[in-house]
Amino acid sequence: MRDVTSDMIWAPLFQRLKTTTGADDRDLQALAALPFTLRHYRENQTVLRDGEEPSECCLIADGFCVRSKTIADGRGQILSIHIPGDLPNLQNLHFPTVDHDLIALSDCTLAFIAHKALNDLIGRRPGVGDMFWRDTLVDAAVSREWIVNVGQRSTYNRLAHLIVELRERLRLIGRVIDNTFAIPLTQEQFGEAMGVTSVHTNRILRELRIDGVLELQRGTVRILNEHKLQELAQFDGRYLHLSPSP
Amino acid sequence: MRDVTSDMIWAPLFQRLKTTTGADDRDLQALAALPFTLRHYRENQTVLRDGEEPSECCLIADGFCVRSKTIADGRGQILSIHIPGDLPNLQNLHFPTVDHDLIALSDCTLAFIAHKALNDLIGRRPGVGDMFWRDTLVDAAVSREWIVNVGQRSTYNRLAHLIVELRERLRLIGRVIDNTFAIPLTQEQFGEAMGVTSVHTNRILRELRIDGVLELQRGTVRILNEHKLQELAQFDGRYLHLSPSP
DNA sequence: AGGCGAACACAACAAATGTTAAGATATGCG
DNA sequence: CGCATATCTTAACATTTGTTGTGTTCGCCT
Repeated sequence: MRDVTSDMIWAPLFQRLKTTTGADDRDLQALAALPFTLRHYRENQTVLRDGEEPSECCLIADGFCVRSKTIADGRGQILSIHIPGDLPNLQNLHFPTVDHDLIALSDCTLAFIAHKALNDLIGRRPGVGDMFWRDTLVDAAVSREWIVNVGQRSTYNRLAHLIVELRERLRLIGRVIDNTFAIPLTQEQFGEAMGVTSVHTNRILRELRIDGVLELQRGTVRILNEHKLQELAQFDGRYLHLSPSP
Repeated sequence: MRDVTSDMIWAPLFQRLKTTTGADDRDLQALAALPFTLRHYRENQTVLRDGEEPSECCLIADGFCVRSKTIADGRGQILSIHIPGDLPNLQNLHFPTVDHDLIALSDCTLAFIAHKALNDLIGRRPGVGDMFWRDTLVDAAVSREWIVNVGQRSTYNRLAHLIVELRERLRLIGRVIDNTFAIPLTQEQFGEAMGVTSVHTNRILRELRIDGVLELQRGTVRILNEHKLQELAQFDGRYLHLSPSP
């Protein structure tokens, strides 16, 4: 396994925090000095299981994860998609249990940081606590937007919205090049994120392709018509709070 | 307007916090000593508007409110239903803007408490901050459960789940008597909460009535067959964290 | 009491989405 | 390289949900 520097671990998070919360450099340096444990996960491996009570928070250093819930009849719903720089179980800093699964979509590298270390740091540097606090609030705002997406938008528009949201978040960490970027979900998983079947996802993807809006092949999205995409997605990025508030 | 004592304002919140977070009585007493402004809203009146930056948090003392978002084509989605004792914009303590509307479903009495007063109190009594922190985390967990509800459950099961969730929350504040309780939504609004039309909501309600599961008349729910309801809702209340964690 | 508007009820038909099944294409592995 | 498996693609048909329209009921106001 190739060598990983602390820099590579923290870079996406710092890039995001600087853009969204106007982070203080000394807070970030203090964060980067924290001890962490790297763990690698393979595609489809479970990182956190519903009901667990983790003693660490994890930072996605590389790869994609999803939160997901499975109901009694076996149907699953993806609740959110997480990319490098995300802290998908920050809530466990103040709340014991996770109430969903966290699953690696692709091969992933995660850095685990002990709650104790984080809490100590927050005690010394309240700015770090504030950043994290805001981060969980953005997370909640994203969940609310997903309710709207699944509840009200047509599947055609819904997929457009999902893709634009991911693109904006990927752009923040420099993962969008020439209107092309990775969202390593299968069509079945796109369906689980939208609350429809894989067959229907396939139908909608074909329409988007035929209409010249976008193409998706094996987890790589290519935008063909930016204007049309915007029109379909009706994306209002305020909920992501992409710029620091006054 | 009849006289309202401070006790009546705080009682539902305290009842809930005692059950869910094992609140310290001195923390609650300190809360009850905070100055607040009472405001009354009529049915369908907007309490907070998308994009606003409130300087106060509100506590629902009496009545029901919903969070709701409207998309470009005019369709609306209800994001959550709030009952007496809820603090629906606690997030604004640490985050400036609201990204949805807050609307009174019925005639409502809300107590507004200045951020400054709350922050001062949290500084003096960290336990209060912890309680609030947990409260927003439960709020986020409810949002995630709604994604599952709208995305994966059949409308029939979805309505059962929605009603059981509300019942459990209403039970906490003593508003369930003899399997009967108020959820003052119109059928159209139940539809907006579930992501379906009012016509379809009506169909599903008829089925539930014919099947002897429950009855809904003008915002009053009566459970007819508890066992069947449970079976349909597949309700796992862990996400509400109804009992204090260890 | 009468009238008005909102909410409810229900039916007929249209559109969206699920189900099942089959073949095609890609990917990993021996 | 060739097999084995997962993913993608598509079609036909079933089911769910939306749309439109028309009465009916209820609560409120005068």
